[in-house]
Amino acid sequence: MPELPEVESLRRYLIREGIVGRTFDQIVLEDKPSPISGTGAISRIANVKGRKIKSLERRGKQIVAVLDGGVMGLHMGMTGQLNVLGSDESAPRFTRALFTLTNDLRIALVDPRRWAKLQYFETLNQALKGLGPDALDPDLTGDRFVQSFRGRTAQIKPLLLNQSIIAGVGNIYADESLHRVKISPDRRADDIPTDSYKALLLAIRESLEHALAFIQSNLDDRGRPYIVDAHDERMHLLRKPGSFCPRCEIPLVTQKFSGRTAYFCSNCQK
DNA sequence: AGTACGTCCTGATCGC
DNA sequence: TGCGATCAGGACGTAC
Repeated sequence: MPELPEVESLRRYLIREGIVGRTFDQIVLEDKPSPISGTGAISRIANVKGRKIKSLERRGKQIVAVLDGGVMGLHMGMTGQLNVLGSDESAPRFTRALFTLTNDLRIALVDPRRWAKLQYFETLNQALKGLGPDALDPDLTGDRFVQSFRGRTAQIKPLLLNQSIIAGVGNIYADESLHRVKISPDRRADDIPTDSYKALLLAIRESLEHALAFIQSNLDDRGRPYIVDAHDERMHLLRKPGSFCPRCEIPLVTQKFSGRTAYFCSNCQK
């Protein structure tokens, strides 16, 4: 489900639960290929056993647990969630993997759709391979952002979802940001001026920071991040059929870009 | 290389 | 109430 704000909230939740400094005692996987994929993946994930978590980091939607020897990558896909279980709590429905850490701290990877991924890597670089700069990384300057779209003929919407260009932006916040800066999702990337790109980067960050602050102030009674849904009223753009542009008050239109639905205003977004 | 599209998987929701 | 069609916030492989 998650985009950057949800993943960052998940990372902070795990840190609050005290997973850093603990060791993986056991990992029980559901007997289906997911959430492990690829040849030899099961034997590789077994490498995390006995390893201590030195830190828990994130780039874009990818969580990385840096171990004392290797790195575990966690990606929640579209429906993945991690839940720390109470001492007599049994694993919930759709649990695909169950970790036991030092002192019997148990964490369930719950993922109805089985698109979450667990992977073991030798190095941090391998774990982050193919990911561009994190959307909130200050090293991603406006100029660098502009540069990454130079010579691109594709439409801006699918490019914003490309994690090798900017990591952490998903369908919701892409639409939200484009609306904020009045750029149409079908605009060709090489048709957008430099200044608009700089405004777009700011808008992306505002959307993400706003969402992160909202999630952090709405944790559930067990301290877990609230699962945001697409119709959440804190979004400017209400992603549902029949909703209206908050500026023009005319109905939003939808358009699919390689299978992903964009909501936008055909009047103010050019 | 860059772009466009199909596919992975399963639950929830909507219309008949 | 039941059932099929459609949709879902992600990412990757493939073909051009």
